[in-house]
Amino acid sequence: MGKVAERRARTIDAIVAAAVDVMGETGAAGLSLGEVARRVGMRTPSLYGYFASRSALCDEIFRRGWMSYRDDIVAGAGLSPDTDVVAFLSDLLTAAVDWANSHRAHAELMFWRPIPHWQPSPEAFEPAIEVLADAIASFARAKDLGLLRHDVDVDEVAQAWAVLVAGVISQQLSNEPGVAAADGRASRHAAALAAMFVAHYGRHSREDTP
Amino acid sequence: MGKVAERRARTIDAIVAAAVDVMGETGAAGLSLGEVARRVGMRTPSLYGYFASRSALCDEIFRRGWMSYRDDIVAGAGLSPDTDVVAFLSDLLTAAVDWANSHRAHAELMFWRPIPHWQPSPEAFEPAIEVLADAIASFARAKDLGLLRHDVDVDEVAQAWAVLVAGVISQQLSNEPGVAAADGRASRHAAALAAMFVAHYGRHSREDTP
DNA sequence: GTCTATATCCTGATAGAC
DNA sequence: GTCTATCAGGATATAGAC
Repeated sequence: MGKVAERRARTIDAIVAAAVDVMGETGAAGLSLGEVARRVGMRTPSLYGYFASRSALCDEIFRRGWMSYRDDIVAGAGLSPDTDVVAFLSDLLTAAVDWANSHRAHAELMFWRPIPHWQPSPEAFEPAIEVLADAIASFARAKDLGLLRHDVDVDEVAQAWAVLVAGVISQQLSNEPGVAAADGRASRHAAALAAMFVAHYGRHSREDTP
Repeated sequence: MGKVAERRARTIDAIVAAAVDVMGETGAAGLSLGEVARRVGMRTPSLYGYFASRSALCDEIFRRGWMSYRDDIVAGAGLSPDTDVVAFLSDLLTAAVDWANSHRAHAELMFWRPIPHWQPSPEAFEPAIEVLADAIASFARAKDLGLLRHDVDVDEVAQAWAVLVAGVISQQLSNEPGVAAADGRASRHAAALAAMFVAHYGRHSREDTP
């Protein structure tokens, strides 16, 4: 990458960072290009040299959000035949809530639809699809390892899991922000949901009569 | 109620209805008082005779949303000792998604936080608290009827249920709207989630060893 | 009780000079 | 590559006439 391209990439990063800050403070719909420009030391029109429109900026934040979520949450998930599935999923859920708390702007765009007349473009959607595919693959591996019922439909399992994630993150974002998920109440909450999930889809379920 | 008060109440209803329409078309954050005034045949300043501010209008929609949700979803729920709990909860979940679909504006305000610098006032919150209390009471009754595990904490059960509701509604609202929940896919979805819920909290759970 | 008029400020976006 | 200048319009809210 040449020097100009590098400098350009840094500027783009700065713009995105400022936009994320504004969204974090006011809610995603409170994004204003004027405020973003002010924070990066530009005038509003200069932003258009880096982003075609306000929507394109939202697209980029959405895209980076899913990439960050994948790297921070999904990637570290290692399964082995003697994984404690309840503890594993409980930790995953807690991590997701913590992530949403510290990436409020991204999370709003990813799990809600807060901006009038904006929806993610197909290109911006790609990392999101990747995350879903990863989740399905993980559940399939868990099934192969004997951690899940032998007769489950992994697509159904992944969808149920997605509902749980969307539910806890939505509740977190719509309640006072910044309240850590790692305190006692939230941890027990996550553990209960994980236990519920495993009661139905886990190997020891009563439907599992070999 | 006197004639003037009646007329006033009708006008308020018309304003709220117009605001709900606008929000439904553009997303809750797209609410504009000018557009509302146009639709009810007023000028913008006249609205201030009925609502102190844009936020007050949001408050009222939020409040009416929870009241409508209570009347449409929670109220009809009759439990008897031989209720099929999975079917019961599956229907409840499907009804909640249908309700959110046909009350998009209310649902966005209730389950998300889409409007910059607005959060529901304590007074607007009252019906929401009522719904939660009703849910807890219902789960307590279900427990007494022997439909749930004898050792469950009803508060935990209600919270887990709230996560499921928030999850399915969030997913519905952030996907293309208007897609009915009653089609085959969504129904199976709801049934799977209800089965999961009952696997853990229902009477026949494996933890339930009298 | 509703209006006109206005205050004040912001928005996203474009054209073209430097 | 960033700026000034500007467009064309929007927003919420208030004051005061009718």
